[in-house]
Amino acid sequence: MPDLTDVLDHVLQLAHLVQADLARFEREQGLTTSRVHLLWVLGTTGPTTQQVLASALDVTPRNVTGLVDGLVASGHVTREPHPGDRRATLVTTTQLGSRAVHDLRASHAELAARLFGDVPERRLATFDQVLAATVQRFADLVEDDATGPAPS
Amino acid sequence: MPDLTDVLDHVLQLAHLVQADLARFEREQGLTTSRVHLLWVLGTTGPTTQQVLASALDVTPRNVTGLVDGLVASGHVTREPHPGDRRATLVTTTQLGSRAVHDLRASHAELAARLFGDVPERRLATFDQVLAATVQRFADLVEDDATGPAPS
DNA sequence: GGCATGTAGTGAATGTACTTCACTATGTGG
DNA sequence: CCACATAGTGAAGTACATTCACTACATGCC
Repeated sequence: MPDLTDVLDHVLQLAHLVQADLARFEREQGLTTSRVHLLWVLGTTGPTTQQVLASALDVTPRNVTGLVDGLVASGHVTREPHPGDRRATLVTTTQLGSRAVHDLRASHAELAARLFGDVPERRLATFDQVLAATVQRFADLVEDDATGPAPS
Repeated sequence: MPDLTDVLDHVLQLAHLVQADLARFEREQGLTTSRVHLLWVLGTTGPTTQQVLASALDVTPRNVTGLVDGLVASGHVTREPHPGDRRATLVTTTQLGSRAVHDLRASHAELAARLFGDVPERRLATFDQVLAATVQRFADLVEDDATGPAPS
């Protein structure tokens, strides 16, 4: 019977290591965590307004302006006019940006394979089920806290 | 047979949620992630020089100076003279700092209980074993990369 | 003792991420 | 047409983190 706190610590340790691996990728590409995050979202959604990006990244729109500035300077994205709304700009990946996203996906998949490739299938299935259930339970907890944290 | 990338994504999702919970704690205590991290280390090691803290946090000594400045200002730690080395200072938790560490530990344990308390013991054991083995494997990978990344 | 060399900590300058507040330009519903 | 909301940015400020230069102290060696 493993100590519950230890289990949580192991999750955090693993996350820390994965994050370190991501940092390695960032240095190689001359990017930063936040910019990679933005690029990643952009890669899954396609051209997007900065407002939508701000929601997706859970930061202020003002911050997105700065991140996009950096990515424009490094040649990973461009600001295109939004057809039908002259206030908005569509942040769009360049070829360089798309390749970075592609490489990131590949790096991510390779890491997953190196980490979990040798785990027996039944054990891995249990592992993922517990993990997914925990994420779900956590999301519910957050929901409850947001809805009624102190029902006196 | 779960997709390996999805498993890794679930790990990251959970880590993100846990981190969000930590952020809640920080706001309550008027602290920040980096300062909490330093306090946490200090809580497990006892009074420590800034050099040692820099190693433990994996940041530059100069950065530790700034973090300690902030924690001194907020009354969580003090700088005490090092007996036997007048260059060094022993960063020491105040009562306020110790209580913050204690609260953090409690919050951490409570979160672990809320997340994993209902998971059947056998499944949780498998979960933790896979987790621990993965962390171990990852550490070995990093070690290999550091030792000889390109054995031509 | 005296001197070379290394170590502990900090000042100065810089870069990134992030925030709030104020402002402009544009869209939209009465 | 006007009130109001929305998209983006300038200005100013905080926190984290870095490098480089510097001071104070420790230590080994002759």
